[in-house]
Amino acid sequence: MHKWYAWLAMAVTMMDIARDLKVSVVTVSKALRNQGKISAATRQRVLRRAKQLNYQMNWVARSLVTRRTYTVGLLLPEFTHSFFAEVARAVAQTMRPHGYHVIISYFEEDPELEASEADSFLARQVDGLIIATAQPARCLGLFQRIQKRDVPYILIDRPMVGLRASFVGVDNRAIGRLATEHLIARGCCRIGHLRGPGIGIAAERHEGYRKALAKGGQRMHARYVIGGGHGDEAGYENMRRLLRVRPMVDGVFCFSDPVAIGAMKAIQDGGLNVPNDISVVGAGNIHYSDVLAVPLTTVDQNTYQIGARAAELLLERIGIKRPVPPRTILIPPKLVERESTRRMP
Amino acid sequence: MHKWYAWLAMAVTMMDIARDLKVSVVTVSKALRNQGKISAATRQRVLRRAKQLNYQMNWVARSLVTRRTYTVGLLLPEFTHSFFAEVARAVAQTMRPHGYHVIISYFEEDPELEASEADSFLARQVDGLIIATAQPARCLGLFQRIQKRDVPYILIDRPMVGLRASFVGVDNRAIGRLATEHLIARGCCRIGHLRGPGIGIAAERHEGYRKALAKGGQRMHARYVIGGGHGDEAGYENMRRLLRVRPMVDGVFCFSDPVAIGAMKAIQDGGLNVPNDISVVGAGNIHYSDVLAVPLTTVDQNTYQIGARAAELLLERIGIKRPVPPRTILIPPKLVERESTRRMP
DNA sequence: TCCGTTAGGGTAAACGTTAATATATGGGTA
DNA sequence: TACCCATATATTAACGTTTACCCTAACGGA
Repeated sequence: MHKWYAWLAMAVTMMDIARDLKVSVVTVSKALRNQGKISAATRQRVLRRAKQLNYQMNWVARSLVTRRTYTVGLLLPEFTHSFFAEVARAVAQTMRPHGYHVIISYFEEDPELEASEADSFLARQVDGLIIATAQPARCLGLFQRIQKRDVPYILIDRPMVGLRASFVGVDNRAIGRLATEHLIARGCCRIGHLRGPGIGIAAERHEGYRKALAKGGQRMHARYVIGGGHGDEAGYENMRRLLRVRPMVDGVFCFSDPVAIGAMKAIQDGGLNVPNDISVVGAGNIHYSDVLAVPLTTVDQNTYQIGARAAELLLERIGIKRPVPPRTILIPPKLVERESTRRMP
Repeated sequence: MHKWYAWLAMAVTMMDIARDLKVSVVTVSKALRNQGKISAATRQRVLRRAKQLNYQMNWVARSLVTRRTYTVGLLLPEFTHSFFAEVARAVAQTMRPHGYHVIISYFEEDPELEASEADSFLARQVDGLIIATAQPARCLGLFQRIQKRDVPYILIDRPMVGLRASFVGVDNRAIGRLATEHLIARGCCRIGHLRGPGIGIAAERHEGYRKALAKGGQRMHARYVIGGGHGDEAGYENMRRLLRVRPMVDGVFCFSDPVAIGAMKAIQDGGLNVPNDISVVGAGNIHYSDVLAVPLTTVDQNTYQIGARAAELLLERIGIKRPVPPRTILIPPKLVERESTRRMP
């Protein structure tokens, strides 16, 4: 029986089709899913009627009984950083062919907000989570809650020590190594480093820088390493400080491209030339790295691959019911030579 | 009775709390929602137990009965364009305080994919939709389907003629006008235009350009207007073509910042100087517009406002049940003067 | 005493789907 | 005819909430 408010835009349900065709709802369900014992004739009738009525599955109802929402949550520190935008693109693109939707939330680097958003995802019964976390070291509460709910999750970009979880990220040591080796190969012998914020990945890039210097037979001078901040303003300020250190550097490895862009501006404002006086290497290969005043030599971190591999790994975990040992995937970075590092001397 | 697989990670439900406290599920539901007739004592007992058991609402079940998912869909042509990333940020940020989540999907400028994703959103019972559509002119099928389902939706950035729907976007004519008037004010008298792809907003910016020229007493030369493409490569190529037109332009209004960046590169590669030989104005004020070789004068389109206003409008529509007349909101753009346009002659 | 009101609960039904099980129907076989 | 099997469809019970309504005890006023 139609409700009195039937004239209101009510979505058509399986019940409507069933009543129409004088069959049961289950028959309709089976026909639409093409599953279970059902005659070809009935199936065709149902399918035709469904198309006529413009029937659309109510996923909320289906999810309630199947306990599958075909939705995964993606939790990011921010949207506008092109790194995360690219990750999001890769995740969505990898998930889509498998019928998954991606809910994205970003938490502005706020651990509290991150936790609350994650809980909210759990309440929405996501099938899995991909997280670039901002939880401080040794704060595993959030992840323990997720594990208790048995929702598979993958960490990306920022690993979490002491946590048995799968991780996908760049090989940050390799970034530091590649950049520094390149500067050495180009003949730099006083190589500085703008090491960015005090987070794990910065430490790893710094370690790569240190190892590469040692392997190249160069000493590391603490005064050549300046840290703090990760925007272009921070890069500008820190480079100005670095320029005052004597003997002056002839090469800088910057934590990120924005930092490098700020640094190049500082060098030019200081009346010096990139790359003739100082070579600059960034990291990230963000868009427009190649349309700058001096196109920036940088280390590409294969951003798309990070998102894609994380998504694949998550899909795999969702498929399996039993817990499987966590995996760590390090995406190898790649040097992109442009014009901010000088030619062979 | 617990199921045999109770040891498996089963989320705790209201039923669990109710059995624990020897009350009915409804009482628990009322307590948690703080609604309906219930004593303060019972409420406290329920709340405490819920916290102890780490209860989390099953939104799928709730949505099924309330017909509200507190989820809105955001349908974008692409992710990585910083304009859309910023819109997404604004939408999410505006929605969050109201308890809404945002599902983002992008369709790579493919109308078919757009339609299929929109249908998928409807199946997931989103409470509303925000769409930057790529449907060709006069293809209203998708929107009619949405309207039949009575799901409120807002168009952003790209209007759709012949559709009674709310729209939020920049005032594109004002962009063209602002940019061109600025070039005129700076003494340019042969102003070209790289007009970008053949879509509506490009036509509007072009119209603003045309009107401003007329108002400034300058003739428009068709040969000074070159179109096609919207990336930096397209900007580079089109600017090369424009440079061959005699008498040579002394100012260019570019459809977008990427196009302008490409154009500046082409000008410099041609041995000319920005802004002394040719002034360049972009549109969009994307990140890094100010760290380029020559910081780019551009027209800021108030991206955040577009997302925020669209979200506010959608929230308003979701609140109302009866249909309300559609509204069009044009966000006024703002000129950002940097160094790619020459000083007063 | 009687009646009406109210506070604090409870019960049953719904939401739209799927999973598990049951009921016809028809054909072959003994 | 009785029996068994296969096939196609129907029935029932979940899934975890909310909503609408019912029940009971206590209280207050006439």
